[in-house]
Amino acid sequence: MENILNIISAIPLFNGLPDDQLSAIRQIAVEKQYNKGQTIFSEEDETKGLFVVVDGRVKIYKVSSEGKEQILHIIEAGQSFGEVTVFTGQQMPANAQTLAKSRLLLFPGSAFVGLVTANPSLALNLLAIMSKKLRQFAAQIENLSLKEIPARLASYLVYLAEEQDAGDAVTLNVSKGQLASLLGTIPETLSRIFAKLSAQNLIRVEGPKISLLDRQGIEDLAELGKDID
Amino acid sequence: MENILNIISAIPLFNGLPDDQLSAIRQIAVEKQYNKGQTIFSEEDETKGLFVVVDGRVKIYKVSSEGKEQILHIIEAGQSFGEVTVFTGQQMPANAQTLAKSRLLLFPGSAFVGLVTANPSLALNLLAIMSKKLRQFAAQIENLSLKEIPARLASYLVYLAEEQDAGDAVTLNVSKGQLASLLGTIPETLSRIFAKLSAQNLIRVEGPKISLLDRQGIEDLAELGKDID
DNA sequence: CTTGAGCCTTGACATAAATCAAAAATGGAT
DNA sequence: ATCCATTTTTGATTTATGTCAAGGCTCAAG
Repeated sequence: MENILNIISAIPLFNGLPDDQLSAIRQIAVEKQYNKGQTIFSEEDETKGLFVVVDGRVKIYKVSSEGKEQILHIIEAGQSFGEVTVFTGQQMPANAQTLAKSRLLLFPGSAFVGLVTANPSLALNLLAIMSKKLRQFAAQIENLSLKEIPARLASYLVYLAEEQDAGDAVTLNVSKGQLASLLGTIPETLSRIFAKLSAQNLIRVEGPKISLLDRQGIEDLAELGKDID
Repeated sequence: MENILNIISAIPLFNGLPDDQLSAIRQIAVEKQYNKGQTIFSEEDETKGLFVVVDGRVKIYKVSSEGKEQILHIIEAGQSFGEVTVFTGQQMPANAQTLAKSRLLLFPGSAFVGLVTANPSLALNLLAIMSKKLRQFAAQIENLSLKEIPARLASYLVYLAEEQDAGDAVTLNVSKGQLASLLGTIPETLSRIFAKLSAQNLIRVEGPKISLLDRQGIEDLAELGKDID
């Protein structure tokens, strides 16, 4: 109980909320545990509510009729997903599955809407979070439609480098197969592109650790969207 | 003055708001006129605020370094755009240009945030609108990544048919070139696919009028994502 | 009408990336 | 350590779609 309240107060979504509101939020939170690879919800499912990842990692994804998967988001600890379903009812717009053993909090839709209505700060936090997701989606659409896969990979590496702030050595936080799905391609193609960029001395790959040997070259590739060969 | 208030009260975003709030909204609204093909803002621009289309039609789009364009949204009368910039500052995430002579209302960012804070209904309306856009983006990512272009076109035709509610005869609301950009392809390819679907007797194309000859076949194509040939 | 600019279509060709297949590497479990 | 399952890599081939080029249409202006 007390534990959960601490967790809640540390979640960005609930930043800056007064204590009584945090308590109210705690009242409606449902704790959930998942092992790695478990499905949290599927596209056809009824609306469930808003989820927050306390621990672990979750992928949000779509699957084609032939079984190819496209990851829309990877949700890290502290982040939320499922906002969309709270405000447009209907069905879940995608599937969610854990990438690791995960602990989640579920805030059921109807109760959550009440909180948002009563609390302008919460509404603004949520609007900011959703705005950020819209930006991310816009960037993903741009990548999928206007850039070739080497450029998408380069973009992702630059993004990871900023995210991890570990100089020019980044560590993939998902398997290469999952990364392929995030970039809108398949493992074989991604593998070839890793090899190609390595041959061009732009990066060095050692398992999940990627060294950005030529930061400028990678950024150029990410921007220009085309390979120079 | 009175005219604008009427317009505002008819905008979905402001649905269900009390009169005094509508007046407050009217106070911060700035009216703007654009001719066809004018740029409203570019990606690099500073945050402007939220726009509502009173009249006309606007495209939101990205451009690659080689000049290829990807349309993210087409905004019709009554709809809004630019929400994202209000809540995450920074720069505009995309470009906006009129597709026809248009009249817009601009609600500058800072003033608008104040209104949202003060008005839970407005916040909920906005959350619902942004949720819908997130759904649309998710669908667009799915289309770009998991479906081939014939399937994307089929999806769009089905969508248009529902939208227009005119049986199996739909009329394109954008030029074919713009449609290509919306579907993530180029005019040549789109043209070939129109020809191919016509040859398969799925549709008949007469300029901007498309007859869906085999509604089931088109829906299958849209769903299965693959062509049967 | 006629003209022309912008749109659309058609053709020949090039290519990025998917597919199919199989080998190699990795990482837990025993 | 050894083994099995999963992930990753490599190779040969196919394919959807982009590119380049040219011709045809449409519609508004003269």
